[in-house]
Amino acid sequence: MVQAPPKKYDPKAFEEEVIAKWRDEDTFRRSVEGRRGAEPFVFLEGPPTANGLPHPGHVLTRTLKDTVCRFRTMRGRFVERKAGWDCHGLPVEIEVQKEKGLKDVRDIEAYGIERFNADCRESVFRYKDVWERMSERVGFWLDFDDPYVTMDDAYIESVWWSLKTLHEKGLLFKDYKVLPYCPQTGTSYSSHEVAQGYKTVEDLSVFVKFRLKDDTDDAAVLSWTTTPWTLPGNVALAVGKDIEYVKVRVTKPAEKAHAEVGEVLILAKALMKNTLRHETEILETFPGSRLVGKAYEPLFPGAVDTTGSDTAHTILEADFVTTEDGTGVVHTAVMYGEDDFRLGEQKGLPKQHTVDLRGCFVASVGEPLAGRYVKDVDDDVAGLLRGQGLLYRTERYEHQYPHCWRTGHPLLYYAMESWYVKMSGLREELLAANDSVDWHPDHIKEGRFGEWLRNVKDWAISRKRFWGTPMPVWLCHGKGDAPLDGCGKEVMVGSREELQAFAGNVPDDLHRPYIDIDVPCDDCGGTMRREPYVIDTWYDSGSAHFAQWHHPKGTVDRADHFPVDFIAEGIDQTRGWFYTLIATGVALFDQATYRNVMVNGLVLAEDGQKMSKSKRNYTDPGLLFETLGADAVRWTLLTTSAPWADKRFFEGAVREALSKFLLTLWNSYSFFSQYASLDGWTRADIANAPALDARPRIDRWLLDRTYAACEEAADEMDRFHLHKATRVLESFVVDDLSNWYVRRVRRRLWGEGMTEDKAACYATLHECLLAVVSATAPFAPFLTEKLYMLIRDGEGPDSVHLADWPERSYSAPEELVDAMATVRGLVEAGRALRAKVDIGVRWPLPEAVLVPTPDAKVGPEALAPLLSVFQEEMNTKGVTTAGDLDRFLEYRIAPEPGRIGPRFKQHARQVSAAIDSLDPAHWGPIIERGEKVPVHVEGEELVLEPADFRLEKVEAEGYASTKAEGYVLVLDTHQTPELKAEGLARELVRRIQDMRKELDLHVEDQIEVAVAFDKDPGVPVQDHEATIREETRARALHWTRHSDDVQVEKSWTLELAEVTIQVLTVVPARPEEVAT
RNA sequence: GGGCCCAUAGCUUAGACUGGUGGAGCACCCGGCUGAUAACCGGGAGGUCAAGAGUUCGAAUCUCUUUGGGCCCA
Repeated sequence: MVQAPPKKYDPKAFEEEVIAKWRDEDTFRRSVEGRRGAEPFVFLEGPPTANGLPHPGHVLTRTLKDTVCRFRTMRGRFVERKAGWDCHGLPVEIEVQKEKGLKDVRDIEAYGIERFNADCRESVFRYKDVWERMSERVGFWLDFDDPYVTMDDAYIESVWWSLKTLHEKGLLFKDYKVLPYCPQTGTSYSSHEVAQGYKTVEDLSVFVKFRLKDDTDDAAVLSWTTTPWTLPGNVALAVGKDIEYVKVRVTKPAEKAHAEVGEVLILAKALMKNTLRHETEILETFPGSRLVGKAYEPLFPGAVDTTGSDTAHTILEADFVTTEDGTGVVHTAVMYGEDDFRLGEQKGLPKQHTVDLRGCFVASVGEPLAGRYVKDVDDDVAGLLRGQGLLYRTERYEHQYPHCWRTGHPLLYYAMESWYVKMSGLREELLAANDSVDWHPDHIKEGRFGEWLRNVKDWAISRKRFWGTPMPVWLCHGKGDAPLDGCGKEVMVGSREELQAFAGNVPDDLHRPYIDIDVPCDDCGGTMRREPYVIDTWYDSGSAHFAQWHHPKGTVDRADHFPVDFIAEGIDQTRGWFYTLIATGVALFDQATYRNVMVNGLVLAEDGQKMSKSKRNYTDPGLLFETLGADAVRWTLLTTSAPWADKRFFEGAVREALSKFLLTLWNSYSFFSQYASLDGWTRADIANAPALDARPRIDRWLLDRTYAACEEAADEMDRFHLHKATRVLESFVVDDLSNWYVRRVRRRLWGEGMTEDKAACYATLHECLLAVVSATAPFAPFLTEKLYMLIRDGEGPDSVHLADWPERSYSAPEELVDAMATVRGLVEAGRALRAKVDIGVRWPLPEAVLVPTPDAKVGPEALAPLLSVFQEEMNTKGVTTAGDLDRFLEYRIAPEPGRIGPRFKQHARQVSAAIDSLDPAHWGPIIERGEKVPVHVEGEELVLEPADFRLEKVEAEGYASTKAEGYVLVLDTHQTPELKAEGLARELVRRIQDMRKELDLHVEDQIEVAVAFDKDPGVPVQDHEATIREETRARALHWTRHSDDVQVEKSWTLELAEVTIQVLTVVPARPEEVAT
């Protein structure tokens, strides 16, 4: 037998019950394994770091991933869901540094790498339990028993394999690169760390004179920089070859800048106004190409050793020079700027640091700067140059500058040695790969992501840090300290075996410091040392698609899981994980790593701002799980807006999702089970029900609508339009199932004993509920599981998540579906019409008439079989369709003053009066036909034209009409005493029912009732006594007021009289239940 | 500073690609219906469709500019 659900919807209770059931019955594993052998749908989990707590945004990501995976599983795909943990990286190190009070790299080294990494390892899984519990609570099915863990040896080995493969392909190389670097922490930062630290600051910018050698005018070139500390490192000046430059002579002294009258300066013509503070005369105008090759005097002679460079301290041509700011001459310090460095590479400038790793000038810079921290000396540099007559002027300059997100100190762009993956050489391949990806939303493909790929740069993957996958490269250092001292031998290790063969030893832990093994060099007898880097943790997670399977050594074939069908993460991953996955996929396997990527929006607080703990502007989803349930939270997140749109999330929205959709579904089932169990109906009885196409029209309609909704939802899901899928299901459940079908069929189920009709209804409802519960399962997995357990009645799989997506068993004829839609539209219009004429639906009317217009999509013949439905909803004694409207209309004739006045002048009043006295019923059709009308005024006959009249057709007295669905709907509103009596009887029934409900009586309990009017209502209401008694299960109905034995008494003012109703004796049908 | 996205009723949103009198839900007011419902139905009130300009017979929709917000990058 189908079972009734608990009376009260208690999400916390049943969701926890469902979680326990899944755990006990191993449902998740079975749902995956049940599809083994079927076409895989490969999902890849983006690994979180468990050293921080999950935030509300993770609830969204987890919901989206889970919903898609459950859906695909129900559609027959094999969907493995391996959990993953991202373990390495700076955030972990920083966390430990904070705890242990370690300020910088030197502190860590003093503390001991071994201890430090042990602390990191310990910290990584600090909140693993919280993550697992949160995932379980939100219903995210993920295999936490067998996760991939980026710090495991197997994972590291796979990453090593990939690095070696890149190396063999010539894609891995070592070079200098200018990186944002924090001298306090001794760390260079990845771009997203830098992005966190931008601040608007005011720096001292300087305009500097570079004196040309061998110039006839003794001219100096003006250059501009916002970082005076880079000036000692200056090795060249850059100009644009097509930019116009001028040579000017100072003609008057000025106070705001330093130059003598007669002094000659060179700068871009376009920037004279911005730069010069003196009055000058232009001596010469020429293109930048004329300056190229000229040598100038170094500002800090000896700071940089220029031996072996022809180009040092000369003017060079560069394409990045603009005339937007500065002087059009760019000061070039090779080691402290990206453009500078590239130019240095191209033109053979010396690559030497003038600043050490602590951020202090090196000795060669000379006194008084040597040894000082570069950010402290802006004014000193300016002063020094001024003393030598090399400073034109200074300026306070406000700009955005990156700062260390930890210490708040300004970062230095600083050239460091680093290992790179040559992504710039794979640009075309990356773009081709991106072409094969379906982005949701699609604008990211060509927009943000495409843009990124078109400008792809080499990927610096080495970090001079401690807790990370060690770089598996050993270089010969010979007898010295640096690779330069060695013989050039380089060994790249791609597995434990290779390490064993090379080093004769594999440490138990592949991390630092154990991996930092020195190995004798076979070639020169020197020492081979491991490159002291760990790799970018983004490379770790970007390797998940193969490293999670321990490729190439693992037992699972990577190729079976490639490319990945589906990933979903926040938009902040565009240049993070989304990129690194594609980068490794293309570099290693020459293919995009994933086919579909769903980019989810941010979860915002109710005020539209970011959720912020300090602002306390949001309710923790965890609390809502307890009160409103995880399903309600999920449904809210899924249905509010597209997955990729930002979502305002607040309790009210969750409450609405619950009451509107989840409770409606729950109550629809509750209704069904209540009657089905009363009748002892079981699922086996479906066999006894009429065949599908022999069932009542409304049943067939519902079945069709059910499957149409499921199909539409599946289509939307296939397109990753999760929000549209949920809206389809919601409107089906609320509008079609609950508010139309269930409401309509109630009466069919009230009678005693089993009938054909009931059998059809139960079978229909059962099938429909089973289908809609199944289709809702991916979105609201708990409620649907609970309902499924009740509805399955011992048949089918033991979990809705082991079931298949519902498949259509029946299609109704199109005419039926259209006709039902038309009837519903007409009913709505009819109800509005009744409201307009102020006659409640309980009061029956004699007739409703439907007059089709040419707009009617569904003709009267097709509508005919459903007119009984319409009649019941309208509460009329009959429904007819008529060919024309004339029956319900009458003519109204009035004079047309605009014609009568001018034409009859002083007689107009009399003429008008004569017109008013015409019988509209007689003359109306005549005027309409365009015939003339004779009237008598003061004994004279006048002949009036149709234009002299205002002719209107209005609803006849007692009729009301409206238009809908291509019909004119007319209600005959003539209420006879008999009809009024019936209406009054219904009013009484409704009131008595209300009182029964208040008394919390069981449906089958019997009562006695007394009804007393304050005056005679004047209609034969007592004729309906039998009906009233039957409807209200009253074994007796008294028409007088009682004074004894009154359970409850209430009075109402009704249309015809005031009434007092008393419920007297109550006879419980099931005595034991009344006590509650 | 650059790129991408967004702005519609008090709130959440549909409509925009393909121009033709802006729809819904929540909340509010009035009325109705109801022995499954925390519901539902009808009506009302509530809109400079962020602002300005342009294209067009006609713009929430297409174009440009501005303002505000978000994200990413520098």
